Amino acid sequence: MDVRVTRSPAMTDVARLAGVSHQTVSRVLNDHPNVREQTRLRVRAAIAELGYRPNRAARALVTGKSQLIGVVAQNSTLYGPASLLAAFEQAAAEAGFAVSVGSVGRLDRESIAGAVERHLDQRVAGLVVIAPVASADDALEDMPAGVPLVTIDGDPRRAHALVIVDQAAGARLATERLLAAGHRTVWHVSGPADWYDAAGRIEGWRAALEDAGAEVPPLVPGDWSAASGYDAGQMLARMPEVTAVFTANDHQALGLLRAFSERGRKVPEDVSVVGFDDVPEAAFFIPPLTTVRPAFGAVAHAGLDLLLAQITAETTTPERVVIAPTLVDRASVAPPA
Amino acid sequence: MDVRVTRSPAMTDVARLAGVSHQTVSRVLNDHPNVREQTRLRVRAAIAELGYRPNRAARALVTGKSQLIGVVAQNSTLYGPASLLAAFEQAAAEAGFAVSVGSVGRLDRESIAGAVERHLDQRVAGLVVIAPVASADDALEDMPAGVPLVTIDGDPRRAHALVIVDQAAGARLATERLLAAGHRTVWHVSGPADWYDAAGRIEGWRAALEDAGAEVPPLVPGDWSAASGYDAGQMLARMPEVTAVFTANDHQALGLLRAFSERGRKVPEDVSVVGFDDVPEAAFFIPPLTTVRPAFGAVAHAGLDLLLAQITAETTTPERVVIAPTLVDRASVAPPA
DNA sequence: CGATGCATTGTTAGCGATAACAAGATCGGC
DNA sequence: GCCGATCTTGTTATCGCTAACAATGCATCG
Repeated sequence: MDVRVTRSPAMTDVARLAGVSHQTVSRVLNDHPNVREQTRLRVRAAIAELGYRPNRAARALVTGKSQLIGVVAQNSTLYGPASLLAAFEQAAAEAGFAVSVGSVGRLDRESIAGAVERHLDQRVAGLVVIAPVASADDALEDMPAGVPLVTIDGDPRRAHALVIVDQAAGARLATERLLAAGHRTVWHVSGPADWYDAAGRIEGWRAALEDAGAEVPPLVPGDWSAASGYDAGQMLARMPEVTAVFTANDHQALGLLRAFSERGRKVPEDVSVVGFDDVPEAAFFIPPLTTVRPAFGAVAHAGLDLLLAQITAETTTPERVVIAPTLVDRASVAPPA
Repeated sequence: MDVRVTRSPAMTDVARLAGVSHQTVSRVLNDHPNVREQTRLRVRAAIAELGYRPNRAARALVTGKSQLIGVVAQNSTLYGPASLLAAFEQAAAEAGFAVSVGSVGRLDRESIAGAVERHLDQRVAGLVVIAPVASADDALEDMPAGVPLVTIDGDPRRAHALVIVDQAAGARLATERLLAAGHRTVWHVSGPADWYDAAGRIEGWRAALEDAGAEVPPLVPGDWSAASGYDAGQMLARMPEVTAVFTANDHQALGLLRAFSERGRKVPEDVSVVGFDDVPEAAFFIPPLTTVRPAFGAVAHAGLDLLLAQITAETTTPERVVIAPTLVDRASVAPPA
């Protein structure tokens, strides 16, 4: 029975061809030191000849760990999370890890817990949770210990390893830029109240104002959408005293710009605007938007480094990395009339 | 030695507690018909009591298949691919599959092949490749047979199962909308020439023009970026005869709008613009953008359905699904002056 | 020159599940 | 009441790999 089913070759096939035991093949694959150079080459040749590729499932079964990193994120096309995810995948691939994405519809405790459990089933080597709201963080309370975990944009007060963008510093940058241009005060259209990102930006904005001895105007609440920026703009455009606005993200700024445009308030002549995120299109808003750029790539890399440190070194030292944003000057800021 | 290491319970633990063999537990888990109701309940209770969750790696090892679907996509924050990915994850999760993302930096043959191989290592149950350019498609030529595969946005002429958005129909919609408003002809700022999406939109635009007996103006080439739209706008704004422009995506339209605004060409009074994609912000451009909406959710669902059909039914009938886009009317189109 | 130790390789035993087969229990038909 | 068919359950082998230990060879040292 010469069945010519091209079953993909296993380790024993390689071993037979190379004239060694399967264990030696395993050693070559895992870069064990004690293998004679000549043997190593012979095994490598056999691997190449057969086109052998190790079976991850078998390895995962015996080691209890996979080369898989789970990422839990909200299923959204928000620019921030999407960029983060893309950057993270890239970084993980470079480190030889595959990324399994468990997107959740909402960031409530139950959804997050479910996504986490699904990943645990797969014996992921580590877990990254993008947890920008308190409810997401809560879900991680009763995580089984021993699973490497990094949260991104999580609660700074928790003990996990985490990576955060210094939202307050970014907001301060934006606010101070407007103050420096000569504005008496700066209004703020915020993100959803339960997001840490939004809270941090509010905090930085308020602190910058207070430090400068400027009046703190009432907060204009919004969500992250352009629509909420538009609504805010409809209101702010009616108040002649408003000469400077800092929005919690660029899309809100876009909505705001449109509302101002409709009501004849010229940007930056009548009112200056600063956004947050530096989406690729921000340079093409009317006018080009001055904004704050959080380094998503840096966040992703830092997150991966922290995770890999936990995975390899077994240290669960809850380290944290804070990424400082930078200000990108464009044309939406000018001195008040 | 009562080591209280909370090793996660295995099937034998459940079996012992329920007083049955591990095989019976396996049967309960896999919904085999021949298990007495009473036994089934006892096993279920034991599973619940121990918080048992099956080991995917072990199952994958013995069956040769995992509950993992691999998605190969370009690592990008382009709105289209990102939306597609998000929608797909959602759909897969509902069907009980995890999604492993293999993002590639570039869509060349080598990158794609590498990502595909990495997924094959993991014994994915199926593979979805978002292959909007020819080089990506080429890489799939020498795929090992027997792996369920669906391409999205791939070459319509290939024999794979695939899901495509009818780009030509969308472009036709846009072009005809402009023609119907009374414009003599419509200019087109295209996407990168090697993308099928871009090619399809060009084709639809040209066909609509020819069908209407309108002159076909020279094509203005671009990539997907807002910058390329801006550059195109700088040029088009200088030509008084240009009264209607169809851009290959919304971000290009944004750049175009800014260029027109800078040069004092009013939209839609002087020139009408239609985009493609319906990004969430399109309603807040100045003016709100009339655009074409491809149903990303529908694409993702169709792709998953096709894949699941192949996975379960073993049929490798190369089916194909074509999703028709719709036109979203806003305020960037008006009759010519 | 035999003992000692390290480098190298092989042997054996699982990891936790499913598949294939075997065996006991139950049931209907004559 | 006996026989074969069917339902239910258990036993054993196996997937492809790594861990632990055993065995071999060779150099070093007193």
